[in-house]
Amino acid sequence: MSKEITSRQQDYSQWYNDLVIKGNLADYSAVRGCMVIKPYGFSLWEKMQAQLDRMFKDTGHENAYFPLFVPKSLFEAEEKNAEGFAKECAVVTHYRLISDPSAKGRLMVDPEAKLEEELIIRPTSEAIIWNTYKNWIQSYRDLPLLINQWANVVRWEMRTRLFLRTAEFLWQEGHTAHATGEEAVKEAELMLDIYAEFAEKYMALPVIRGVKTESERFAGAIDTYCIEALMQDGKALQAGTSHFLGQNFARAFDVKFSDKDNKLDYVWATSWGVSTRLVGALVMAHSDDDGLIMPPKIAPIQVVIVPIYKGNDKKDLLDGKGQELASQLKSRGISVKFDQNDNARPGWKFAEYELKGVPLRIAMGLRDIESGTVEVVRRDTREKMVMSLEGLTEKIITLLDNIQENIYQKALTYRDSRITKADNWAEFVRLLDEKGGFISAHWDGTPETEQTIQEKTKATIRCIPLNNPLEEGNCIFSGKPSQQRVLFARAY
RNA sequence: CGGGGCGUAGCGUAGCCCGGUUAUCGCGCCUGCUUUGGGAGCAGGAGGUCGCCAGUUCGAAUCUGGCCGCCCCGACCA
Repeated sequence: MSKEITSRQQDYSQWYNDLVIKGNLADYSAVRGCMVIKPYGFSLWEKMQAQLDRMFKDTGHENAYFPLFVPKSLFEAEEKNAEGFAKECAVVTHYRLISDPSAKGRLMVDPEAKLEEELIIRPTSEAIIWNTYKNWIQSYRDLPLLINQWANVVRWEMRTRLFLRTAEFLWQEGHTAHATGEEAVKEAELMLDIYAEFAEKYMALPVIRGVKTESERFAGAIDTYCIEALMQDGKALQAGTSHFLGQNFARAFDVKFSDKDNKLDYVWATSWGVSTRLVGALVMAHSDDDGLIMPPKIAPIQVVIVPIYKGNDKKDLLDGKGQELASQLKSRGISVKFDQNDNARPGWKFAEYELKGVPLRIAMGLRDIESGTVEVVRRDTREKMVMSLEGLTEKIITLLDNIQENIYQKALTYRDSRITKADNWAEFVRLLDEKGGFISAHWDGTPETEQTIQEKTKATIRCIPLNNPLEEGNCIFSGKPSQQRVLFARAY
């Protein structure tokens, strides 16, 4: 093993870093807290983007692009939103550099080139977008306005982790305007459903849909909906959010419309987003101590073909056969890599594609050519199968579906085994420490209790699940009456 | 910003306590030959501001002071 991966048991954080770095997803960069997304990692993101974008368009949304910079006066217009993000904003104050007279070859900020108004680098785009929507919306006929943008944002985090939390990250943010509150709530719920469907069907990542408590709510929102996933170390990870913003931003930016009776009212808003954090979620949810495990529907390479030959004369024969198989699979929409690299031995390639999480590997050697077979190996179960070339494409398609399903079921079984009810404080604390995962417990509904629990245990309320069954009980901490259980967990 | 660890070739490292020729080893890289069914072998070769700056010294990777950067854990957060 030339690329040693730290085991999960030994050091979970280091295991994660090893997979991201050695699996060629990303690199550290010269900028603190910012990463370089490498081609293999970026193609993962592109796969996610492509599917999500399709789903957004299928539900009537259009893409647009708004500026990276937000004038401070606009940024501060919606007070709660501004307050919430203020402490993590990067700010542009000058627009020019000049040669430093006291240090040859160095540059300095030109003190003469101070901006009259500072520009905030967007931590999110509500401000600039709602300032624009004001000009786009006059009548109910302009509604609903359903816009999405793919963009980068910057949040100056104290501590960063590859993909999970970086100072700059890529995401999509949807921003919609509606004539009624009910319609806006429906939109927020619809987008949450789309996120959940995407996570489960494509990323093979089971998620819980829920509503955030007041303290975890998006700054400026009335309600924040979320999908919560569980990682292999028992910590929860918020994988996507969707917000019902009420009329808060419409009021702040004076966005009114005339209804059919010519009465003026503020429009109703939503916003929703998922980010490159999903790449981190994918890595942490499925992978093992030998490397990444990619669900076929998101995998940049679904099938790799490795030729095995002795001597250059046989290489041509195998190249031909390999190309033939590759184009067969490609014609059915499977993404295939035929690895003809002559510098690496087959054993090296096997290990490398396992590290990279390619779902299926096909090895093809002289013995196979004689018998009309190939060796097929699944990454998820490591099962080795000798298969006839006849009808192979169909079998590969079925196998990819099986792998997708198996990865999902495995994650689901794990997740479900770690949703545990707790009915007293001692048990609650013990479960958090010994088992992890989601703890389903009663809560008295007050932010004070929520905060005290967090201070004592580092667990937060991840969400109140949608369609949560009502149940009489007593708060796990205060003992006060409660009507429903909520989900607690330690989280990323 | 606190606590811990680290910085020597693209990567991983030895040397540092106790200063002394040309800075160690492995992987990778280049050339050639042999190889190829689980991270190939042999031979030859290239590659270094020892994180940066100052100091001590005849002499510093090694000692002293300052600074910078990264990783892990915590506080903040998607």
